[in-house]
Amino acid sequence: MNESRAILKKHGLKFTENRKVILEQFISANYALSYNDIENLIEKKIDKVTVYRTLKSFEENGIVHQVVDGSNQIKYALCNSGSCSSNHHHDTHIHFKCVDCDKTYCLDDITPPELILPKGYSIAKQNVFIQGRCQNC
Amino acid sequence: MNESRAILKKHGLKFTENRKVILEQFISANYALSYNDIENLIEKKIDKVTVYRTLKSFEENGIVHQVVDGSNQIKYALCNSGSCSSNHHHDTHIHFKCVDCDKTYCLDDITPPELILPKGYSIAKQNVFIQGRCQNC
DNA sequence: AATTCAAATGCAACTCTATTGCATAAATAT
DNA sequence: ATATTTATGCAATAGAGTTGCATTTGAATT
Repeated sequence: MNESRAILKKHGLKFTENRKVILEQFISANYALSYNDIENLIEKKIDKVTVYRTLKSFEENGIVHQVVDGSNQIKYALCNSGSCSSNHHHDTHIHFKCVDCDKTYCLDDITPPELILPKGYSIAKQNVFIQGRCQNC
Repeated sequence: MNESRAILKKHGLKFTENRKVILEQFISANYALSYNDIENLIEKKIDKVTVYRTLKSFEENGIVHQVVDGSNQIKYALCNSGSCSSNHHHDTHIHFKCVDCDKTYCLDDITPPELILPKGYSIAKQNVFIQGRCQNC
């Protein structure tokens, strides 16, 4: 077992206590986490810089992807296993931010329909950002 | 004439030199502007605080709406005439960010298709955020 | 045109998020 | 057990945006 150890190994990152603690938050949360979310969720005190660097290295190694939800903090969500690798993120997501609880969910099960853009525009990535009310609210 | 004066009047804001200068940037640009964009575009030196407060009051009065494009700055784009009013923005937009020139366009002409979400989720606003290459790049 | 008064502006100081440099500590390979 | 690379923590800093407050300005009224 030890899911976090397996994920870190798979993505070529050293297993450390800090990374374990932070990664476990992503595994147990089903919504996107910011630095502040993580700081509030964990018991152990990890230095701010370490948390930020850990998040960045998780992103660079395809463990998490950035979630843009209009808050003034960077949020990250776990990547679907297989869909992301180092420096190449599968980048078509539907992100849903609940106007009540403020949590942002990455809805990986549904795919946005293709859009027809005005002449001259070409699409590389498409993200849908929805605001509404979630299951729990 | 004097489009900016008319817009300000229509939305119940006093006409001032600063607001005129800032609003004219939005009228002539066809892409979303951040505080920094505005500072670089204008000749006149306007205090930082004033620019930020102006942007906020433009937003509150339905002149511009926020554009979330993953940059670490808040950007705003002109609202379509008629579609937004004080404290109520027409909030379904397609925002297109060019990976070359980094400009973000609000594509008002096209409407995103309705999405079917998992059970329990209800939609209030839907924004589609696309990255690709724009007409000019 | 002068007066009035609320609203807008500018300055200084500050908050909050995130980053950089550097010395120390810890994880894997030998 | 040792070496080497990588991760961590502390201090300082950068950048975006905000708050408080005194002053100025716009426009409504006389």
